[in-house]
Amino acid sequence: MVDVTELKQVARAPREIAESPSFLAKRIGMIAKEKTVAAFEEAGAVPFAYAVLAVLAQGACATQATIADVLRYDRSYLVGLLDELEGDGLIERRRDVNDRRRHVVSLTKAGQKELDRLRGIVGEVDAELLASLTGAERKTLQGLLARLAAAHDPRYAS
Amino acid sequence: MVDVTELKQVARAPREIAESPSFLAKRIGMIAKEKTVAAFEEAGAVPFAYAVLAVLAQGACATQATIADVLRYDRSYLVGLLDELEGDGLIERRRDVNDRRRHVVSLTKAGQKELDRLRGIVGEVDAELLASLTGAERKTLQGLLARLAAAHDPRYAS
DNA sequence: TATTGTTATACTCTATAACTATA
DNA sequence: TATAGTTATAGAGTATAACAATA
Repeated sequence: MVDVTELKQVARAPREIAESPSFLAKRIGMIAKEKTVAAFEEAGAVPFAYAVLAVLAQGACATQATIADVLRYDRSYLVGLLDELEGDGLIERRRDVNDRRRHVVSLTKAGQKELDRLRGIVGEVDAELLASLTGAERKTLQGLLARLAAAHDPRYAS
Repeated sequence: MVDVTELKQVARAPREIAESPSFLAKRIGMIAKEKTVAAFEEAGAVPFAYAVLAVLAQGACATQATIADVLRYDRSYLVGLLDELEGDGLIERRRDVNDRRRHVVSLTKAGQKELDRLRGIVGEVDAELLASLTGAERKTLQGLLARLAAAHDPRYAS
């Protein structure tokens, strides 16, 4: 038995904000980020690990500068992330024999295996995020988001 | 005359990231945020000002706690924001006569005028964000985003 | 002189804890 | 004792500046 008058009313966002595409995009993006961080943490991983491993999996050989450019991280910021991944045995850093300033970064076998595992987590997050949509609606949304990303960020050009 | 071989090739995001709805949502959300911040800065304003003023415009009278709940800010974080808005003469804080612990926050005339101005900026950002879509596509996207927001955040329930 | 990776530092945004005045 | 607002502090994430090795 609950006294309804004591149920705290949920505060509502202003309609003009709840209807603005840019505010909605920011909110959905934050929800996606929160879900991603939570899912990776539960799996004993960190989101940036997936991103770095995915970059290494698609490109032949990568220097730290190219990885940083793809992920839009500062090169100095990437150093610590790679240190962590290297410490876990997921990546390797070797000097480029043609240009000894460069490090050639590559996936280890353990890194490839970890990437496969993390892909499963990303799939679960995607499914959970879009759970309230039909299959057709999910395709539509994905297509529209991909077009917007391509329009505003050359890294997402198709 | 440009030597094409010197044009730096744009680094491409891994396909599995560029196709993931959650990663796309995060990216679009960040783009929306960057555009919003830039547009407000150019107009001599800050994004949180619009959000706070919009909350005050829709609700009758608001205490600081309710404003913080709607915007999901910590109450202590909100204090400094309101200080700034009050310093600019956009809002007023008065003691609640029925409960002297509370501040009743309300829009001033200048605040209402500023809100009208900022609404124009939000409209421009929305238009710019969706510029590459048709009118029908914009409506579709807005509807899908609104449904996702409602599904994951009670403040956006319809 | 310019570039790659590195280290150290600073800044922004937000979360936490402790305090006051009221209830 | 509990709550509203406030102050001060701490943390995560990222950006900036300076540096050594190499080109």
